[in-house]
Amino acid sequence: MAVKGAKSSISQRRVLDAAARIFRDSGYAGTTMRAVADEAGLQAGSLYYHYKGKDELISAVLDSGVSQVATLVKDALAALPATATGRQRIETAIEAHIAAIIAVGDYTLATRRVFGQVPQAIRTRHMRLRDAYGAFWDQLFEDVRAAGEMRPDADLKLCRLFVLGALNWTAEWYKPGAASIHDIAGTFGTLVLDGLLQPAPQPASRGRARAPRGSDHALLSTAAR
Amino acid sequence: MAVKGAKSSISQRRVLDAAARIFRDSGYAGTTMRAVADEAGLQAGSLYYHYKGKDELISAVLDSGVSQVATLVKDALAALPATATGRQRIETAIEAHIAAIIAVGDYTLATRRVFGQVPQAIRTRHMRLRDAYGAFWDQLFEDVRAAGEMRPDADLKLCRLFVLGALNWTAEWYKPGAASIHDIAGTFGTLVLDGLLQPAPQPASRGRARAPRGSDHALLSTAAR
DNA sequence: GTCTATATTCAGATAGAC
DNA sequence: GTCTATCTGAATATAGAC
Repeated sequence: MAVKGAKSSISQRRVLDAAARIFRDSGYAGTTMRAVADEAGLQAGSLYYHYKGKDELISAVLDSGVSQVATLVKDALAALPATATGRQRIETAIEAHIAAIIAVGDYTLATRRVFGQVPQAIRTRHMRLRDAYGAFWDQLFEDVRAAGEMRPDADLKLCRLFVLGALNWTAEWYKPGAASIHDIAGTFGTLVLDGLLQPAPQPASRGRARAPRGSDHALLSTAAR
Repeated sequence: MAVKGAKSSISQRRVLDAAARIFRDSGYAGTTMRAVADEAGLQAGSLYYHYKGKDELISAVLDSGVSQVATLVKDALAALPATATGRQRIETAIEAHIAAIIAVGDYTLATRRVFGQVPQAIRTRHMRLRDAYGAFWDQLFEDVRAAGEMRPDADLKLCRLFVLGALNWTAEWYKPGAASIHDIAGTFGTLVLDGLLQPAPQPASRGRARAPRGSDHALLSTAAR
């Protein structure tokens, strides 16, 4: 498994961080033990004291990435007051997820890029972790719908895939200098919750237009916290 | 460049299709000329008659993928009547994009997975194509906003990144047996255009609620937080 | 724990026969 | 156009010194 418990634990972590960066840049096959060792300030042979080989290394990177993100997002939601609205819960989850994947960007980008290339056995085992995190979002959406805040006709499974796909993509283009995580989350939250179009009545295009109505929507502030 | 014009052109294409599949499954470094040759029904050495080497091969896969998608989406939009609403145009673009990336799935998945790993020079050159396609979507969004159909406050650049990120992700999980492309596009279109939440007034979560445009009601809940 | 070897395997690319 | 054969470099992983 990913965690070995014993061993030095600090060298262990240094090697894992280095591996995440190299896997991110070079992919699975492109990552050499030499490059990881260099990045960690070691010689190639020394890695084998900490990890049995390349496969155990990538496995640890994969699992560590999701676990960290899942923990950060769940903690953020748990910190909300019990009275939080569905809107607030989803907004919080969106911002926490973006913040998390950027905080552990080396791991999430590495995962994204190598996932299709790692050996089946590793991928299958890792998928359990990912699916559990997806189920967490499914539950969040279903709770909000059960509370009556959500359009009742949406296919929530598809919506979750859509939202997480978009959120994960942020790690690819986010640059510290540009839009802040808070602003990005605000824009995405409004898009996901309220949509792009004017809520004012529009001519319906074909069947699926919802009944328009002149309601007002909350405008997510883009002001700094 | 990717296109050589001369040569056999049919073998050329067979090799390119094979390369897309292998790059998709094995990543950049993990793809061997031998594997591509196998997939194409050739011997390794024979590939070098069609492409100068691995780099020219990945370059061709990259460019061919975006080009095909861009063409399909632009054609779909061009086929709309001039009277089409912004909603219809965005819905059409969404469905066409999803259909396109699935139709050329080997290429788009390969691109997604190897992009971070190809040599800088190739990546930089290829980015011009991708950026041009992104600009096409930016223009679409801006046109719809200029027509007054869109919420005026959205950051359209961010929204475009969000939407394309989510759409591209569909190629990763789409399975022919499950939801149809049309249904997926319908769900995504509604999510992007109308949002997940009930259009009825909801308590604002943070920031201030937007001033109501219409004058037909005054139920403006105070910004709770 | 980390080092310096080194064995073994396999990659990209070329040369020249057919 | 496609083949076989081969050069050359580099990767994983191991062994054993420190």
